[in-house]
Amino acid sequence: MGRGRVQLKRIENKIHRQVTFSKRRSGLGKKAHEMSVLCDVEVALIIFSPKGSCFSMLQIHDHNQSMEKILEQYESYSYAEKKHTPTNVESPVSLNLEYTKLKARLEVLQRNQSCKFSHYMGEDLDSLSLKQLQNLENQIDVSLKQIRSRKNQLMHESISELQKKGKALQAQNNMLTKKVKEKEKELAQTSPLEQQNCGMKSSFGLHQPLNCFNVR
Amino acid sequence: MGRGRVQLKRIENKIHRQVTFSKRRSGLGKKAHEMSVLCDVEVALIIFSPKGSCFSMLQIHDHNQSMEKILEQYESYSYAEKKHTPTNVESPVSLNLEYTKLKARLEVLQRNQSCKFSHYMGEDLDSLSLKQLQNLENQIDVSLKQIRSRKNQLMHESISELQKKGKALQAQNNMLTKKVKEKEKELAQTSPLEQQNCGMKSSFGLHQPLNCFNVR
DNA sequence: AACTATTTATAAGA
DNA sequence: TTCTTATAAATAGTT
Repeated sequence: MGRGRVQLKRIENKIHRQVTFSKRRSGLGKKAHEMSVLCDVEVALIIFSPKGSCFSMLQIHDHNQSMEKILEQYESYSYAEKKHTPTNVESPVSLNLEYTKLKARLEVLQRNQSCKFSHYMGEDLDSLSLKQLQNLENQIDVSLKQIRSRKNQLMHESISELQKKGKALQAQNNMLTKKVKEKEKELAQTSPLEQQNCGMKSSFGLHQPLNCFNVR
Repeated sequence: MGRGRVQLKRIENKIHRQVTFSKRRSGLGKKAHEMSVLCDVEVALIIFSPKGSCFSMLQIHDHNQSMEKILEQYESYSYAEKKHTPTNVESPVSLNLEYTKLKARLEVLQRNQSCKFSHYMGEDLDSLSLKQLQNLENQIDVSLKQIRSRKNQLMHESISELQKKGKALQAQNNMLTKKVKEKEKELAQTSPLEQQNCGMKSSFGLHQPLNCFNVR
């Protein structure tokens, strides 16, 4: 649909690809929305770039089923995918977390329902229509996912940071142990008159720390 | 697109609605697939009927990213934590051994879950009563919570374990440093004839490690 | 962002 | 359901 016929293959030109993405994304969203209205079904459309750098999610719904249910179902399906791919599908889906971009993207998507949570929290929910409630629920659900994702990321970062530090400390420990042994040797090589004294001190000092290395 | 102009409202005639659904569903799927190929993105399309009795899922992906990787990303996104707010998390992140273990564990948990799900999914949801569906939903919800909780627990354990180890190593480092200094002192106190020699060696050996403590 | 020549999707009918 | 076809809609290439 356009001036030229389209080849079903990756558009190599990046700019061109992004333009097409933008256009088709909106088109797809529109169609999904139309279908949800016309056919009274729920449609969730999730789009993300290969690297996960960009994330886009569109949720359309027009009846009383909760969006949360859709997402839950989606999640369980995704897990089911892991074992056996369903008939019409070649491969599973990926979701990604680059928090900042994700957030920005969502911000844009949700700008229609630009009311803030905090606003709703204080307000009485009685005044909201079913559709408004649905949107609110959806919005909160997305935010919750973002929060979880962010937390997850931070915890993973914590763990590797700690592991890195632990390794560094261990390396230092080894170095220091060598150093102590060296000193001990040096002392042993000093005048025989003082050798005994030195040896006692050093062995007393050395053996205890060595045992401690088993803490790992 | 068709002979008549379409009104964006629910099609009341059931037959008509189903026909339209069928047509549009395939159209939407085609477009989603096209976009995934042309723009090198991943697209997931999920469609549910109002009651959730009938579902349709389409997943398209067309890059070289490995399935495992994609699922990992998906998991890390959707199965992130539950309780903590993100702002409270202080620590940075990443992982290694601990994380691998953790992940393996989660894998097991998720596999079980996956089996459960696919079992249910394979079933004909149409045949379930409202009450049965409610039970199923609750069951899945509980499972999900358990998974999240378990994952959370494992990560927290990892972090505190690593912190403990780090502290122990640091303590040892301090002790060893003291030990080195002590040795140095001892050497300084040996016979004047050998003092010079010892002193040179010791200072050469000591200063480098001390600087290493700044690794933190 | 807009425009428009074309292609594509699809509503209605068979 | 599937096909056919007139037409509406989407969009590729261009400005």
